[in-house]
Amino acid sequence: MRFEPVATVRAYERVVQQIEEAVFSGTLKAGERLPSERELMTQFAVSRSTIREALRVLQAAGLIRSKPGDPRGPEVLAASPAALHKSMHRLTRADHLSLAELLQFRMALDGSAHLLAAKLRTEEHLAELEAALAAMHAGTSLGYAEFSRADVAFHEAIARAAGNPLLVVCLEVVRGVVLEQIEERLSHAGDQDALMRTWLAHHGEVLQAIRDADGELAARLARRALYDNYAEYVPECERVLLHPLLDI
Amino acid sequence: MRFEPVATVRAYERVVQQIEEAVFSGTLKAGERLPSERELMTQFAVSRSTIREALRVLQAAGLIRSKPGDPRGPEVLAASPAALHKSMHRLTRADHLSLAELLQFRMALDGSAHLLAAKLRTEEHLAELEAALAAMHAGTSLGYAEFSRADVAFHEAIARAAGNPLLVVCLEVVRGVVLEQIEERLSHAGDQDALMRTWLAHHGEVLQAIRDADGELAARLARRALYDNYAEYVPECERVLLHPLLDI
DNA sequence: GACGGTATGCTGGTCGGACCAGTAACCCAG
DNA sequence: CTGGGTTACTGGTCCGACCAGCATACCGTC
Repeated sequence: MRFEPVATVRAYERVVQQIEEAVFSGTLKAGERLPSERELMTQFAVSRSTIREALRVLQAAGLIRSKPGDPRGPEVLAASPAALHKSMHRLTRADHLSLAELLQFRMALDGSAHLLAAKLRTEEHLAELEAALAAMHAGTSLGYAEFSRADVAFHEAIARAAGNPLLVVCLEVVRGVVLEQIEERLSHAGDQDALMRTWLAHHGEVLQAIRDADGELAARLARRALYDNYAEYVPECERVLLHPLLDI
Repeated sequence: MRFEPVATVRAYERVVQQIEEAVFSGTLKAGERLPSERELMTQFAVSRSTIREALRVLQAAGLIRSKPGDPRGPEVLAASPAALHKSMHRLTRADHLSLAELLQFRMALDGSAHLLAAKLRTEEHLAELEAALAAMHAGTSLGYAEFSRADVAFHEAIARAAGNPLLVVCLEVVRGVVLEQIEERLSHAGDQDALMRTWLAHHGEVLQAIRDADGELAARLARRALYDNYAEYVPECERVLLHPLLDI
């Protein structure tokens, strides 16, 4: 005979569980309101501090949002990958990952994203991609900041065409972290004009491959572009980690 | 001239930010202790309620853990994918992540992991993989639970051979979430014996490919195995999402 | 001197009450 | 019908209190 370990469940945790369950089961839909803290306090028969700690947890998880002074109470939010984004971001920051590992991960994911985008894209996606590319063209004359914004839009359009929200979130996060690591070195890069032209040419090739539904080519182009542009910031001895992703 | 939107930052949020920053920057390492709530309250010059709400948020994010009565104060935790797992789990429950998308993501990641493992593996990794496979062999006669444990060990060994911690974490998380979604249907599956034999054969092939440093083959085998074993749980109309990852 | 139990001072968890700035809805004057 | 002020209640923050639980230092026993 075996005994179960006794788990002391905090009061606020039980409040979290109940509200969470109500949200997931659909009893509480997005946009609806929770009772006020003082009302919840009587319903759960706990103090306001306990209620507030529970609400903080739910808020951190992205399930609710509360605005001071609003007589309608805390709002139930629609499910969004924001919380996923945040925990992913925390993990990448806390893990002290090397740039090589981040790039390796990004090359793997970006390759898959481009492959899927090429195979699954619709006409709407193609139109969106073309619009993003045109915006990048226009952005070249408006300075690097504007160009960079358009570049992000292009990447997001690819991720959307791939159609996988997990892929989108992970790519977005790791992209941000990579940029964080090299941005100071990047701003020192001399010829921003040449940089913009390089990216523009690459995105043009990628778009053509996606239009042709040539997933393998799009994936290879994407991985190669990441390597060509970022490998210089990776210590030489670690670059070998990236090579297996280039040969395929 | 443009004005910035004024963001009212709550007191507890600033506490969270400061502690978070200390953890990420390495000032606070895993295993170390935070000052007690009453001490933090004087350091941050806020009330204990505010401190507690901040600690709740950090705890929900998996950065700290506090045990009642411990005079050493709240403990700083090592980075763990638990929070990532939870937010992904929540998203799947809220129906924003279908099994097809999870599998698609897992096929992409697992393929890359196998590719990297085949290209970067050392002799130690090979030995570890062989040991894991032997454990699976032994596990077949000890029931499905034991076999499953050995199976996980094999997957982890592959991820370790690939050498990318982000890949490891993401695979681990998405693997868990996939199993959650199908476990009730899985336990009803009749012939567990045949299932175990199938996996055993597949892992043998994969190991051979990795030994031969044939990354493309290992990746293809991994993606194919995932599809063969899990696609039946995906609604037919969504299976097309997985096909582009099989053709490469 | 080595050991086991106890006392102590702290911890986190919970409670209740209080005040403030802010919001949304309502109502009334125009 | 509109606009502006009133009002009731919201969430954010603070304070003080009590409890059970943990580590440690202390102390008496052997």
